[in-house]
Amino acid sequence: MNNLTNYKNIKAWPFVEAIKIIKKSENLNSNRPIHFETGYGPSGIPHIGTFAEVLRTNMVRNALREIKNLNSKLITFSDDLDALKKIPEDYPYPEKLSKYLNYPLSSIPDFTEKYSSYADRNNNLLKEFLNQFNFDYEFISSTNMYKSGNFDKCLLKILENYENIMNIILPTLRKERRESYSPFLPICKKTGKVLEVPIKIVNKEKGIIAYKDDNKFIETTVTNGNSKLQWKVDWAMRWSALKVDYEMNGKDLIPSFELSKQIAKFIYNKVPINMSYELFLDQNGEKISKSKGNGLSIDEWMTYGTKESLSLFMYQNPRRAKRLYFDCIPKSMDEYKKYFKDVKEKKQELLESPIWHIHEGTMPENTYPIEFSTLINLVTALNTSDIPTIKNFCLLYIKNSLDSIEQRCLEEAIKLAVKYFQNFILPKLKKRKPSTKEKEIIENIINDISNYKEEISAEEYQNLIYKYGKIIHPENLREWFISLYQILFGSDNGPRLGSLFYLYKKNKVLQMLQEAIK
RNA sequence: GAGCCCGUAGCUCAGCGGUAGAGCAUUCGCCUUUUAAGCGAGGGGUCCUGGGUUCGAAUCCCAGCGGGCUCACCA
Repeated sequence: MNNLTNYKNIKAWPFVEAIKIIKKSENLNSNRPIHFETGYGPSGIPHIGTFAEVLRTNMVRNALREIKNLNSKLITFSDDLDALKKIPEDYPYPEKLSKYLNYPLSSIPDFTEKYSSYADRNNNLLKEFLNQFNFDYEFISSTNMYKSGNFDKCLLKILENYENIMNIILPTLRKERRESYSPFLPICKKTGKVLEVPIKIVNKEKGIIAYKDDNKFIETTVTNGNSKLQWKVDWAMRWSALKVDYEMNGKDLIPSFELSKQIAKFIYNKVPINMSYELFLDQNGEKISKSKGNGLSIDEWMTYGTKESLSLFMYQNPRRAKRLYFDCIPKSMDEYKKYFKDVKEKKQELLESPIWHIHEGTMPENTYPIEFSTLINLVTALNTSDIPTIKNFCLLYIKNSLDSIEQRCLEEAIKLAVKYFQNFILPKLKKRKPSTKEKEIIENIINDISNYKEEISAEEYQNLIYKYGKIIHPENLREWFISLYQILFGSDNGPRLGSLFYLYKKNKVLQMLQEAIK
């Protein structure tokens, strides 16, 4: 208990959430681990929002472990018995998929032929993303739970409370929908489709429901995977069946959560502690969605940024609607480095830094030695994707020697910066043609360099450039440098040319200059 | 209709009881080479408005005004 008061002053939200759990669990007086749940609908490639939810839930788990060494378990629950409602645009075979509308995701084949089913493919993509971050989680498939009978006890409890549940749900629906609504969706024995049909007969003793098909009543059990629940009821049932203590959700699910809460009272009264987070917006402030293709995917972030930078972004202000687009990446990369530095130089306690949450409470030994935005500027200035050249230029700049971790991080950061440069900066750069006077001067430089038999030093290159600069712009050398940068790189500034030429070596320099005057 | 979030420098945002901040933009100064991958200095604010709590409010509470999103099919 003493420990708890120590952490109460920490404002970081994972600690606040963890304290909520501790307060509630003290009344529970049970020895089982605390159960965290995150939900996932495998109807397409995993959304960055799903990923954010797991990441953030894990941050609460870590905080909980720190405050009071409580065991916990993270359940990643996949709704893979849900029916396919829309054809996702990111799937390579949409026309093949379109024949499987209303089939459970787990009974649709995977046409990429890599996985046992369409759901299995999406589930595995999610797991891959999660594994990249070394999460400790237990993956649970809805299909498995229903079919193995693990949900049966709770399903019968739902059936017992059929009318109570209808009374909660019906007022929230429109008139047309009220006619057809049922908490149970039978799975058709003939076709295997998930049916949205009105339930005509409810037999609580036998655990059976019946619907009408061609004027005949079709009976089916609610157990053994013969039917599944509508999702709000499903959610409530799952809380009880899996003993969920904590679950996050996006703000779009707040009304659903409230409804599920009421339903849960009829089963075992198990309602998780809940935190709702704001949705991500795109650059223009609109909600990101897969169908629009706006915002960022996990893969896209990982193309230009480290996982630490992604974690940091997800950590910051989950209750605020944030814009998620490419510019966020360099910003987050630099912020990460700054937080790292503050802890390393003891300007900030690790426990009070986002670094604690990103790295599960431990301080990594080191990180990239140069700000990412600086690196992007450098790559832009050098106008190259050649990693050794960039790295060598970095080493000219850094005075202290780098340890092996810094070396590795630097190389990783350079690769990311190169990608960023290639995709966002390079297309906007426009090299200009030299004037006749400039062309003449550059030809002279080429001549001079060609006349050297051996490689020359950075200083000699620089002298050469100055020598001709004084001829073409005697009163303002700056103009000369700007012109050179514009002609060679398409920007107004750049690296010290002497050093760059030295790194490029004679042949490559000549090639670059000849290219420029073509 | 209900719920959630946001109003802080020109722009994007951080700060969330104790002197108003960052990045970009802007203005000025600095390249015959020892870091232009720029560097240095400055300007710029009714912290949306009005009340309240407090010794003290951008920060907490209440009311209002703007802007945005979400839900009310499905998940």
